[in-house]
Amino acid sequence: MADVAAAAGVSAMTVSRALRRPDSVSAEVRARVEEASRRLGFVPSRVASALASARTMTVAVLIPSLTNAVFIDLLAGVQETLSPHGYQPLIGVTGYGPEAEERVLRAQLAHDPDGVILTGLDHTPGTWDLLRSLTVPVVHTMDLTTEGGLGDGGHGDGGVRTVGFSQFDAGYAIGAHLAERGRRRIGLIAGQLDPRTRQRCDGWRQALRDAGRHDPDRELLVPDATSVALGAELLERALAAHPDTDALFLCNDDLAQGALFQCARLGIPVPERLAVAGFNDLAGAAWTVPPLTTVATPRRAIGVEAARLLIAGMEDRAQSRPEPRCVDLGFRLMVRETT
Amino acid sequence: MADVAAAAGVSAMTVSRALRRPDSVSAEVRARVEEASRRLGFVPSRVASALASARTMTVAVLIPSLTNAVFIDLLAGVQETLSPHGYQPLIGVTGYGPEAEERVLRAQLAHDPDGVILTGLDHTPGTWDLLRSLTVPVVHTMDLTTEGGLGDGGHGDGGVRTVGFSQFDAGYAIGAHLAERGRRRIGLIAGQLDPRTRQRCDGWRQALRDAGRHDPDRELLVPDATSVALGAELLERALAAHPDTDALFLCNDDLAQGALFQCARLGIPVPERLAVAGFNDLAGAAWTVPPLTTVATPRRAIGVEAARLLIAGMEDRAQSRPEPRCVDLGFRLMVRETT
DNA sequence: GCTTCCTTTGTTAGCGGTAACATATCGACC
DNA sequence: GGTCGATATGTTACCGCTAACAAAGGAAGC
Repeated sequence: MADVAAAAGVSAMTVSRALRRPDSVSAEVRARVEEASRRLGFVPSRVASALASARTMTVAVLIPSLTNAVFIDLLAGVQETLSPHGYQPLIGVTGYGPEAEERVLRAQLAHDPDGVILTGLDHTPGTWDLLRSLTVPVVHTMDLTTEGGLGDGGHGDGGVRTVGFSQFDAGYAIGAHLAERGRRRIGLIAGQLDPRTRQRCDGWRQALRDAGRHDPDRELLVPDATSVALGAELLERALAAHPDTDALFLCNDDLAQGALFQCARLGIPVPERLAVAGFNDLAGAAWTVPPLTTVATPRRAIGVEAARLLIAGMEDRAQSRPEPRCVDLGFRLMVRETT
Repeated sequence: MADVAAAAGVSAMTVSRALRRPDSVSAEVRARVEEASRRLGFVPSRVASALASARTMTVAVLIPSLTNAVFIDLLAGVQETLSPHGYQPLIGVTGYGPEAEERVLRAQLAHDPDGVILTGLDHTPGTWDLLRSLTVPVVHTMDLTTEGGLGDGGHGDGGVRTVGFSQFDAGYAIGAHLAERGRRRIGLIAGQLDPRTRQRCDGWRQALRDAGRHDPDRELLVPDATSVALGAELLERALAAHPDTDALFLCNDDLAQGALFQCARLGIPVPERLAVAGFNDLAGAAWTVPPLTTVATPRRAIGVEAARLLIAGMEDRAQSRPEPRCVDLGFRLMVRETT
C-alpha cells in the first residue's frame, strides 16, 4: 500500500480510502490511486484490514452435513446472498452433534466472524453461552422458536432470531393428507433422527391421532443417515412387519425414492395398494414414477433470508440490538400421484 | 493474551508458545498458562496470528457450483481432510465461467490463503498469471494435465499439480461398453457443456468411431444445467429425432435418471429396446429400476488427495518447489442392468 | 477581509499476535 | 571452578492496514 501511495503521490491512508470508499476522495486522486493500484497489481490484505478495523468480512455457517442436499441448498442461498456484499462464508460441519457443534463454533469464533448462522435450535448450554457472549448477529435456521417440544434450554427467546418453517406443521400436513385420502393403516419411516426429523414425526403422529388412526407399531425409526438405498431396505422391513400397510410417510425424499424403486421392483402398485409420501421435494421428486407427493421446503430461501438478516445486523453500525425475529417461510404440500 | 500472561505470571510470548507448541515450554508454565487461558475464556485471534506469522490457515477452494453433487462431494473430501489440520476452506463459486473464476480467485487471494484448490484446468491467462505469482501451493482437480484437447494455454506443465482422472478415457469406456453390448444406433445426451463434459463426449465419440458406429446426428448437446427434469425432456427429443436409437449415453446420472423415468412413463423397455448409461454414479444410481449402468468417479477421494497434497506443500517450511505431480485416481465402469 | 464550516488529505498510534534475537538458568564436562 | 551447550523465558520490533484526530485549503456568509 505504501508503494501504491508513493506511485500515486499520496499517503497510504488516502489509498485505503480511495479503494474502500471511492467517493471519500477527490475524483483526481481516486483516478491516480486506481491507476497505480492496478499497475502494481495491488491487492489489499484482508487480514491486516480485519485486524485494524475489527471486521473480518466473514460469516460462520454451521451445518450438520455436506452430503445432505437440504443443507447444501441452505448454504447455496447463504453464499449467493453474502457474496455480493463481500462477505466470505466459513463453513463448519457439525455432523449432527450438538457437542461437535460447540467445538466447531469455538473453532470458527477464533476467526472473529462478523456474523453466525446455525442450523436448528438444539444447542448445548455451552453453545448458548458462547452465542450470548457474542457481539455479532446470530441467526438460527430451519426451525422456529415457537416450536413445541423443543425444551427451552434456559436461554429464553431473548434475542434469538430464527428463519425457518414449522417442521411440526409440515409433518402434520402430510399426516392429515394421507388420512384425508382415506388411508387407514399408515406407517412412518424415518432415518437421521435429528430434532427436526423428530418434530416432523411428531406432527405426523398428531395428525393421525386427530384422525383416530395412529398405530405406534407402524413406526420404523432408525438412526442411520437417509439414502435411497436405506429407503429401499426400510420399505421391505416395514411391509414385512405390516403387510397390510396402505400408506407410508418417509421423512426424507431420498428414502421415499428408494421406497418407490423397491415398490416397482416388488410389483407393489403405487398409489393403488400403497400410498407413498416424502419430504423436502428434492430434485427429481416431480419426475419419479409415479411423481412423488412430498412437502416442498424453502431451504434456499431460508439461507437467503438468514443471510439478509445477518447483513442488516452487520451493516448496522449503530449496533442497535435487533428485535428478536422469527421468520416463518412456510412450506408447501406437493400433492402428486403417489398418494 | 496480555491478561492471560499476567494471570499466569509469564510474558505474552510464553503464552503464545504454550498454546501453539505446548512442549516448547516447561510443564509447570504450560499448566499455569492453560489454566489461566481457560479461566479467562481466552481464544487467540487467528486474524492477528495470521498477520504476524503470514499464515492464515485458510485454503481457497474454487468450484463451479454448489448445486452439483459432484463438486459437493469434492468439497466434502477437502473439508474433512483440511479440518483436522486446523485449516479452514474458503469456498468460492465460479458458476462454470473462467472469467468468473478469475474474479473469484482474485477475491479469495485477498484473504491470503495458504493454498488453493481449483476445479479443472481451463483457466483464463489472467488466472494462470495469478497462480504463477503465488508462493503457496496450488492443486487442480477433476482432470489430468496429460489430457488431450486441452490446449496448453502457454503455461507449460511446469509445476502444475493435478488430482483427477481421465474424463476422455471414462467417456471412451462407456462408449466401448455400449458398442460391446452389440448396440448399433447409439446416441449421446449432454448438458452443462463444461470442458470435462466435452472430454467425456470426445472419449465416447472416439470409442464409437473405433467401433465404426459413430453417428454425429445422434448427439444432443444443450448448454443447460443437468437435472432429472432435463433428462426426461431430452430423452423425448432424442427419440423423436431418432426413434430407432438403441442405446444412449447421458453425460450425468441425473440426466440418466430422468431418462429412465421417462422410459418407464413411455413404456420403453430398458435395456431391451434401449440401453441407458449415465455418468458419476451419483447416489441412488444403483437403485433405479432397472439399476443404472454408469461410471463411478472418485470425487471425494479427489478432494481428499488434493487436500493432502496441499497440506504437504503447506507444512513444508523449506518451501521446496514441489515436483509437478499428476495423480490419476481412475474411475470404474459400473455395469448394471440398464445396458 | 475575516470567521466559520466543510471537504480533502495527512499523521499517529495502534489492532493482537509472532519471528528473531537476547538473556537467564542449569547441568555436564574437562 | 570455569566453559560450553541445551533449554526456557523475555524483549523488541514489526506484520499491513485503518480509526481517530489534526491540518490545510476553499467556499460561503456577514
